[in-house]
Amino acid sequence: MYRLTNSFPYLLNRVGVQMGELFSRRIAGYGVTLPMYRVMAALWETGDQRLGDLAAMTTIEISTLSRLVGEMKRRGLVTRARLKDNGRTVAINLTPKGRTLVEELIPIAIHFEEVAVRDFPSKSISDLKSVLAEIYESLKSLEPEIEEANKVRKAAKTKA
Amino acid sequence: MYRLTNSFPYLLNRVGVQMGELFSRRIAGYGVTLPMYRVMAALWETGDQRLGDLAAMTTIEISTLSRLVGEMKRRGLVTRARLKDNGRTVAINLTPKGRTLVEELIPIAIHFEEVAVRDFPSKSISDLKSVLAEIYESLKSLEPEIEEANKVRKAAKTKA
DNA sequence: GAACAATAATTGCATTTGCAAATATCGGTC
DNA sequence: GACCGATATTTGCAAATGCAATTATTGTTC
Repeated sequence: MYRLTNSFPYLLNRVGVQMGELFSRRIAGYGVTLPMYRVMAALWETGDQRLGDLAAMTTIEISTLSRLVGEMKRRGLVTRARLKDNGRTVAINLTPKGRTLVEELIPIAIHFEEVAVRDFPSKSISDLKSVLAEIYESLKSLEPEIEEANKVRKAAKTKA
Repeated sequence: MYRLTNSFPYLLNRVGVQMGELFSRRIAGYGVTLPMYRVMAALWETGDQRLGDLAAMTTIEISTLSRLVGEMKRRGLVTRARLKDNGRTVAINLTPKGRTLVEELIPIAIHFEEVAVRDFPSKSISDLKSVLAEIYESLKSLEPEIEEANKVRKAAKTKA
Protein backbone atom coordinates (compact mmCIF):
# COMPACT_ATOMS: atom_id res chain seq x y z
CA MET A 1 0.00 0.00 0.00
CA TYR A 2 1.36 3.37 -1.03
CA ARG A 3 2.02 5.92 1.65
CA LEU A 4 2.92 9.50 0.85
CA THR A 5 4.91 9.73 4.05
CA ASN A 6 7.19 6.93 2.95
CA SER A 7 7.74 8.31 -0.53
CA PHE A 8 11.07 9.68 -1.53
CA PRO A 9 9.88 13.13 -2.67
CA TYR A 10 7.92 13.60 0.52
CA LEU A 11 10.83 12.78 2.81
CA LEU A 12 13.12 14.89 0.71
CA ASN A 13 10.88 17.90 0.54
CA ARG A 14 10.19 17.83 4.23
CA VAL A 15 13.86 17.94 5.17
CA GLY A 16 14.58 20.55 2.51
CA VAL A 17 11.79 22.88 3.57
CA GLN A 18 12.58 22.55 7.23
CA MET A 19 16.33 23.10 6.85
CA GLY A 20 15.62 26.10 4.65
CA GLU A 21 13.20 27.53 7.15
CA LEU A 22 15.60 27.12 10.07
CA PHE A 23 18.55 28.51 8.17
CA SER A 24 16.47 31.47 7.03
CA ARG A 25 15.67 32.35 10.59
CA ARG A 26 19.27 31.89 11.62
CA ILE A 27 20.63 34.31 9.02
CA ALA A 28 17.79 36.83 9.10
CA GLY A 29 19.81 38.98 11.48
CA TYR A 30 22.43 39.46 8.78
CA GLY A 31 19.81 41.09 6.60
CA VAL A 32 19.78 38.45 3.90
CA THR A 33 17.23 35.91 2.76
CA LEU A 34 17.89 32.28 1.97
CA PRO A 35 17.76 32.76 -1.82
CA MET A 36 20.28 35.57 -1.45
CA TYR A 37 22.57 33.30 0.51
CA ARG A 38 22.29 30.64 -2.16
CA VAL A 39 23.24 33.09 -4.86
CA MET A 40 26.21 34.35 -2.88
CA ALA A 41 27.41 30.87 -2.01
CA ALA A 42 27.11 29.83 -5.65
CA LEU A 43 29.14 32.84 -6.75
CA TRP A 44 31.66 32.22 -4.02
CA GLU A 45 32.22 28.76 -5.45
CA THR A 46 32.07 29.80 -9.10
CA GLY A 47 32.32 33.48 -9.84
CA ASP A 48 31.66 35.44 -12.98
CA GLN A 49 28.52 33.63 -13.99
CA ARG A 50 25.87 34.46 -16.50
CA LEU A 51 22.30 34.70 -15.27
CA GLY A 52 21.17 31.51 -16.95
CA ASP A 53 24.03 29.48 -15.53
CA LEU A 54 23.44 30.86 -12.09
CA ALA A 55 19.77 29.93 -12.41
CA ALA A 56 20.69 26.37 -13.34
CA MET A 57 23.17 26.13 -10.49
CA THR A 58 20.79 27.45 -7.84
CA THR A 59 17.55 25.98 -9.23
CA ILE A 60 15.98 29.43 -9.05
CA GLU A 61 13.61 30.34 -11.89
CA ILE A 62 15.34 32.80 -14.18
CA SER A 63 12.94 35.73 -13.93
CA THR A 64 12.90 35.44 -10.17
CA LEU A 65 16.67 35.38 -10.19
CA SER A 66 16.89 38.38 -12.47
CA ARG A 67 14.96 40.45 -9.94
CA LEU A 68 16.80 38.96 -7.01
CA VAL A 69 20.16 39.85 -8.53
CA GLY A 70 18.84 43.35 -9.14
CA GLU A 71 17.97 43.71 -5.48
CA MET A 72 21.33 42.28 -4.41
CA LYS A 73 23.11 44.71 -6.67
CA ARG A 74 21.17 47.58 -5.09
CA ARG A 75 22.38 46.34 -1.73
CA GLY A 76 25.97 46.20 -2.91
CA LEU A 77 26.35 42.44 -2.61
CA VAL A 78 26.96 41.63 -6.27
CA THR A 79 27.84 43.30 -9.53
CA ARG A 80 26.05 42.75 -12.82
CA ALA A 81 27.41 43.98 -16.12
CA ARG A 82 26.76 43.28 -19.77
CA LEU A 83 29.72 41.68 -21.49
CA LYS A 84 31.62 43.77 -24.00
CA ASP A 85 32.09 40.90 -26.43
CA ASN A 86 28.53 39.58 -26.11
CA GLY A 87 25.96 42.15 -25.11
CA ARG A 88 23.20 39.62 -24.69
CA THR A 89 24.77 38.09 -21.64
CA VAL A 90 25.66 39.51 -18.33
CA ALA A 91 28.42 38.70 -15.83
CA ILE A 92 27.49 38.46 -12.17
CA ASN A 93 30.09 38.62 -9.41
CA LEU A 94 30.39 39.05 -5.69
CA THR A 95 31.47 42.44 -4.43
CA PRO A 96 34.01 42.54 -1.57
CA LYS A 97 31.08 43.28 0.73
CA GLY A 98 29.19 40.26 -0.59
CA ARG A 99 32.25 38.08 -0.25
CA THR A 100 32.86 39.13 3.34
CA LEU A 101 29.25 38.48 4.20
CA VAL A 102 29.03 35.06 2.59
CA GLU A 103 32.24 34.06 4.32
CA GLU A 104 30.54 34.83 7.59
CA LEU A 105 27.51 32.76 6.65
CA ILE A 106 29.21 29.69 5.25
CA PRO A 107 30.44 28.53 8.68
CA ILE A 108 26.84 28.68 9.87
CA ALA A 109 25.76 26.55 6.91
CA ILE A 110 28.53 24.09 7.70
CA HIS A 111 27.42 23.92 11.28
CA PHE A 112 23.80 23.26 10.26
CA GLU A 113 24.84 20.45 8.02
CA GLU A 114 27.02 19.07 10.77
CA VAL A 115 24.17 18.95 13.21
CA ALA A 116 21.86 17.42 10.65
CA VAL A 117 24.14 14.50 9.85
CA ARG A 118 26.04 13.98 13.06
CA ASP A 119 24.23 10.77 13.97
CA PHE A 120 25.48 9.01 10.87
CA PRO A 121 28.86 7.71 9.80
CA SER A 122 30.46 9.99 7.26
CA LYS A 123 30.51 7.12 4.78
CA SER A 124 26.74 6.87 4.72
CA ILE A 125 26.46 10.62 4.28
CA SER A 126 28.83 10.70 1.35
CA ASP A 127 26.88 7.79 -0.15
CA LEU A 128 23.71 9.73 0.37
CA LYS A 129 25.17 12.73 -1.39
CA SER A 130 26.30 10.80 -4.40
CA VAL A 131 22.92 9.09 -4.62
CA LEU A 132 21.25 12.52 -4.59
CA ALA A 133 23.56 13.75 -7.31
CA GLU A 134 22.87 10.74 -9.49
CA ILE A 135 19.13 10.90 -8.93
CA TYR A 136 19.21 14.46 -10.13
CA GLU A 137 20.73 13.24 -13.36
CA SER A 138 18.21 10.42 -13.70
CA LEU A 139 15.38 12.92 -13.59
CA LYS A 140 16.28 14.14 -17.05
CA SER A 141 14.90 10.91 -18.44
CA LEU A 142 11.43 11.90 -17.24
CA GLU A 143 11.24 14.98 -19.45
CA PRO A 144 10.23 13.26 -22.70
CA GLU A 145 7.43 11.26 -21.16
CA ILE A 146 5.93 14.36 -19.62
CA GLU A 147 5.56 16.00 -22.99
CA GLU A 148 4.25 12.73 -24.37
CA ALA A 149 1.61 12.31 -21.69
CA ASN A 150 0.44 15.88 -22.12
CA LYS A 151 0.28 15.49 -25.86
CA VAL A 152 -1.87 12.40 -25.56
CA ARG A 153 -4.15 14.15 -23.15
CA LYS A 154 -4.44 17.20 -25.32
CA ALA A 155 -5.26 15.10 -28.38
CA ALA A 156 -7.98 13.26 -26.47
CA LYS A 157 -9.43 16.55 -25.35
CA THR A 158 -9.48 17.99 -28.86
CA LYS A 159 -11.29 14.91 -30.11
CA ALA A 160 -13.85 15.10 -27.30
CA MET B 1 37.36 23.84 1.03
CA TYR B 2 33.62 24.27 1.31
CA ARG B 3 31.55 23.91 -1.81
CA LEU B 4 27.88 24.75 -1.93
CA THR B 5 27.38 22.17 -4.64
CA ASN B 6 28.62 19.42 -2.37
CA SER B 7 26.55 20.48 0.60
CA PHE B 8 23.69 18.38 1.77
CA PRO B 9 20.97 21.07 1.65
CA TYR B 10 22.02 22.05 -1.86
CA LEU B 11 21.86 18.52 -3.24
CA LEU B 12 18.60 17.94 -1.44
CA ASN B 13 16.93 21.12 -2.57
CA ARG B 14 17.96 20.64 -6.15
CA VAL B 15 16.42 17.18 -6.39
CA GLY B 16 13.33 18.31 -4.52
CA VAL B 17 12.72 21.36 -6.68
CA GLN B 18 13.34 19.47 -9.88
CA MET B 19 11.11 16.54 -9.00
CA GLY B 20 8.39 18.93 -7.94
CA GLU B 21 8.68 20.89 -11.13
CA LEU B 22 8.51 17.79 -13.33
CA PHE B 23 5.64 16.29 -11.41
CA SER B 24 3.76 19.59 -11.57
CA ARG B 25 3.99 19.61 -15.31
CA ARG B 26 3.00 15.97 -15.51
CA ILE B 27 -0.20 16.46 -13.53
CA ALA B 28 -1.12 19.91 -14.84
CA GLY B 29 -3.47 18.30 -17.34
CA TYR B 30 -5.56 16.97 -14.46
CA GLY B 31 -6.22 20.51 -13.34
CA VAL B 32 -4.39 20.28 -10.03
CA THR B 33 -1.24 21.86 -8.68
CA LEU B 34 1.51 20.08 -6.78
CA PRO B 35 0.45 21.47 -3.39
CA MET B 36 -3.07 20.24 -4.09
CA TYR B 37 -1.75 16.80 -4.88
CA ARG B 38 0.20 16.77 -1.64
CA VAL B 39 -2.85 17.66 0.35
CA MET B 40 -4.93 14.99 -1.34
CA ALA B 41 -2.25 12.33 -0.94
CA ALA B 42 -1.87 13.23 2.73
CA LEU B 43 -5.62 12.93 3.25
CA TRP B 44 -5.70 9.70 1.31
CA GLU B 45 -3.17 8.28 3.75
CA THR B 46 -4.71 9.83 6.86
CA GLY B 47 -8.19 11.24 6.52
CA ASP B 48 -10.19 13.49 8.78
CA GLN B 49 -7.37 15.80 9.71
CA ARG B 50 -7.36 19.17 11.36
CA LEU B 51 -5.75 22.02 9.53
CA GLY B 52 -2.76 22.26 11.81
CA ASP B 53 -2.01 18.56 11.58
CA LEU B 54 -2.31 18.64 7.82
CA ALA B 55 0.09 21.59 7.76
CA ALA B 56 2.62 19.67 9.82
CA MET B 57 2.24 16.59 7.65
CA THR B 58 2.66 18.44 4.37
CA THR B 59 5.13 21.10 5.53
CA ILE B 60 2.83 23.76 4.09
CA GLU B 61 2.57 26.98 6.07
CA ILE B 62 -0.76 27.09 7.82
CA SER B 63 -2.20 30.26 6.34
CA THR B 64 -1.23 29.12 2.87
CA LEU B 65 -2.88 25.81 3.57
CA SER B 66 -6.02 27.45 4.88
CA ARG B 67 -6.50 29.21 1.58
CA LEU B 68 -5.49 26.18 -0.44
CA VAL B 69 -8.06 24.02 1.31
CA GLY B 70 -10.62 26.73 0.65
CA GLU B 71 -9.88 26.60 -3.04
CA MET B 72 -9.94 22.80 -3.07
CA LYS B 73 -13.28 22.85 -1.34
CA ARG B 74 -14.60 25.22 -4.00
CA ARG B 75 -13.46 22.71 -6.57
CA GLY B 76 -15.17 19.85 -4.81
CA LEU B 77 -11.99 17.95 -3.92
CA VAL B 78 -12.23 18.15 -0.14
CA THR B 79 -14.70 18.95 2.59
CA ARG B 80 -14.00 21.23 5.51
CA ALA B 81 -16.30 21.45 8.49
CA ARG B 82 -16.08 22.78 12.01
CA LEU B 83 -16.38 20.04 14.59
CA LYS B 84 -19.55 19.93 16.65
CA ASP B 85 -17.72 19.06 19.85
CA ASN B 86 -14.86 21.53 19.31
CA GLY B 87 -15.75 24.52 17.20
CA ARG B 88 -12.19 25.82 17.10
CA THR B 89 -11.01 23.01 14.94
CA VAL B 90 -12.08 21.82 11.56
CA ALA B 91 -12.10 18.39 9.93
CA ILE B 92 -10.80 18.10 6.40
CA ASN B 93 -11.59 15.11 4.23
CA LEU B 94 -11.43 13.97 0.65
CA THR B 95 -14.65 13.99 -1.32
CA PRO B 96 -15.35 11.00 -3.59
CA LYS B 97 -14.25 13.19 -6.48
CA GLY B 98 -11.01 14.04 -4.70
CA ARG B 99 -10.41 10.41 -3.84
CA THR B 100 -10.94 9.26 -7.41
CA LEU B 101 -8.58 11.92 -8.67
CA VAL B 102 -5.79 11.24 -6.20
CA GLU B 103 -6.05 7.54 -6.96
CA GLU B 104 -5.35 8.40 -10.58
CA LEU B 105 -2.36 10.52 -9.62
CA ILE B 106 -0.69 8.22 -7.11
CA PRO B 107 0.43 5.73 -9.77
CA ILE B 108 2.12 8.59 -11.57
CA ALA B 109 3.92 9.56 -8.39
CA ILE B 110 4.97 5.96 -7.89
CA HIS B 111 6.30 5.85 -11.42
CA PHE B 112 8.29 9.04 -10.91
CA GLU B 113 9.87 7.68 -7.79
CA GLU B 114 10.64 4.45 -9.60
CA VAL B 115 12.45 6.23 -12.37
CA ALA B 116 14.35 8.39 -9.92
CA VAL B 117 15.73 5.50 -7.91
CA ARG B 118 15.95 2.69 -10.44
CA ASP B 119 19.73 2.79 -10.68
CA PHE B 120 20.15 1.89 -7.03
CA PRO B 121 19.57 -1.26 -5.03
CA SER B 122 16.39 -1.05 -3.02
CA LYS B 123 18.44 -1.53 0.15
CA SER B 124 20.32 1.72 -0.41
CA ILE B 125 17.08 3.53 -1.12
CA SER B 126 15.41 2.34 2.04
CA ASP B 127 18.55 3.33 3.93
CA LEU B 128 18.38 6.71 2.32
CA LYS B 129 14.77 7.10 3.36
CA SER B 130 15.41 6.26 6.94
CA VAL B 131 18.36 8.62 7.04
CA LEU B 132 16.12 11.39 5.71
CA ALA B 133 13.51 10.62 8.33
CA GLU B 134 16.08 10.71 11.12
CA ILE B 135 17.69 13.87 9.87
CA TYR B 136 14.31 15.54 9.97
CA GLU B 137 14.14 14.67 13.63
CA SER B 138 17.67 15.90 14.30
CA LEU B 139 16.76 19.30 12.97
CA LYS B 140 14.65 19.98 16.04
CA SER B 141 17.87 20.35 18.00
CA LEU B 142 18.77 23.43 15.96
CA GLU B 143 15.76 25.42 17.14
CA PRO B 144 17.13 26.59 20.48
CA GLU B 145 20.42 27.82 19.09
CA ILE B 146 18.63 29.89 16.48
CA GLU B 147 16.76 31.83 19.13
CA GLU B 148 19.97 32.09 21.11
CA ALA B 149 22.00 33.46 18.21
CA ASN B 150 19.32 36.00 17.39
CA LYS B 151 19.07 37.06 20.99
CA VAL B 152 22.81 37.65 21.19
CA ARG B 153 22.74 39.64 18.01
CA LYS B 154 19.83 41.72 19.17
CA ALA B 155 21.49 42.49 22.49
CA ALA B 156 24.69 43.57 20.73
CA LYS B 157 22.67 45.83 18.48
CA THR B 158 20.87 47.47 21.38
CA LYS B 159 24.16 48.16 23.08
CA ALA B 160 25.66 49.66 19.91
C1' DG C 1 24.15 43.66 -45.71
C1' DA C 2 19.03 43.25 -44.95
C1' DA C 3 15.88 40.14 -43.09
C1' DC C 4 14.93 36.67 -40.01
C1' DA C 5 15.70 33.12 -36.51
C1' DA C 6 17.94 32.13 -32.16
C1' DT C 7 19.70 33.28 -27.66
C1' DA C 8 19.74 35.97 -23.18
C1' DA C 9 17.81 38.77 -20.00
C1' DT C 10 14.12 41.68 -18.28
C1' DT C 11 9.45 43.14 -17.31
C1' DG C 12 4.07 43.14 -17.02
C1' DC C 13 0.71 41.01 -14.68
C1' DA C 14 -1.85 37.79 -12.17
C1' DT C 15 -1.25 34.40 -8.59
C1' DT C 16 0.84 32.61 -4.46
C1' DT C 17 3.03 33.14 -0.27
C1' DG C 18 3.92 34.24 4.63
C1' DC C 19 3.92 37.14 8.54
C1' DA C 20 1.14 39.52 11.76
C1' DA C 21 -3.25 40.76 13.27
C1' DA C 22 -7.96 39.49 13.80
C1' DT C 23 -11.53 36.25 14.82
C1' DA C 24 -13.68 32.40 17.06
C1' DT C 25 -13.97 28.95 20.46
C1' DC C 26 -12.49 26.45 24.43
C1' DG C 27 -10.65 25.52 29.18
C1' DG C 28 -9.74 26.94 33.56
C1' DT C 29 -10.28 30.15 37.69
C1' DC C 30 -12.38 33.00 40.98
C1' DG D 1 -21.13 31.93 35.11
C1' DA D 2 -18.19 36.08 33.82
C1' DC D 3 -13.43 36.81 32.77
C1' DC D 4 -8.93 35.70 30.93
C1' DG D 5 -5.39 33.14 28.74
C1' DA D 6 -4.65 29.45 25.41
C1' DT D 7 -5.64 27.15 21.09
C1' DA D 8 -7.17 26.90 16.12
C1' DT D 9 -8.18 28.99 12.05
C1' DT D 10 -8.79 32.78 8.95
C1' DT D 11 -7.77 37.19 6.77
C1' DG D 12 -5.28 41.79 5.52
C1' DC D 13 -1.53 43.20 3.30
C1' DA D 14 2.92 43.52 1.38
C1' DA D 15 6.41 40.86 -0.84
C1' DA D 16 7.83 37.00 -3.76
C1' DT D 17 6.96 34.04 -7.63
C1' DG D 18 6.34 32.31 -12.41
C1' DC D 19 4.54 32.40 -16.91
C1' DA D 20 4.23 34.87 -21.13
C1' DA D 21 5.38 38.72 -23.69
C1' DT D 22 8.98 42.16 -24.60
C1' DT D 23 13.44 43.95 -25.41
C1' DA D 24 18.15 43.57 -26.78
C1' DT D 25 21.81 41.45 -29.06
C1' DT D 26 23.96 37.98 -31.90
C1' DG D 27 24.21 34.47 -35.60
C1' DT D 28 22.67 32.87 -40.17
C1' DT D 29 20.97 32.85 -44.83
C1' DC D 30 20.11 34.68 -49.18
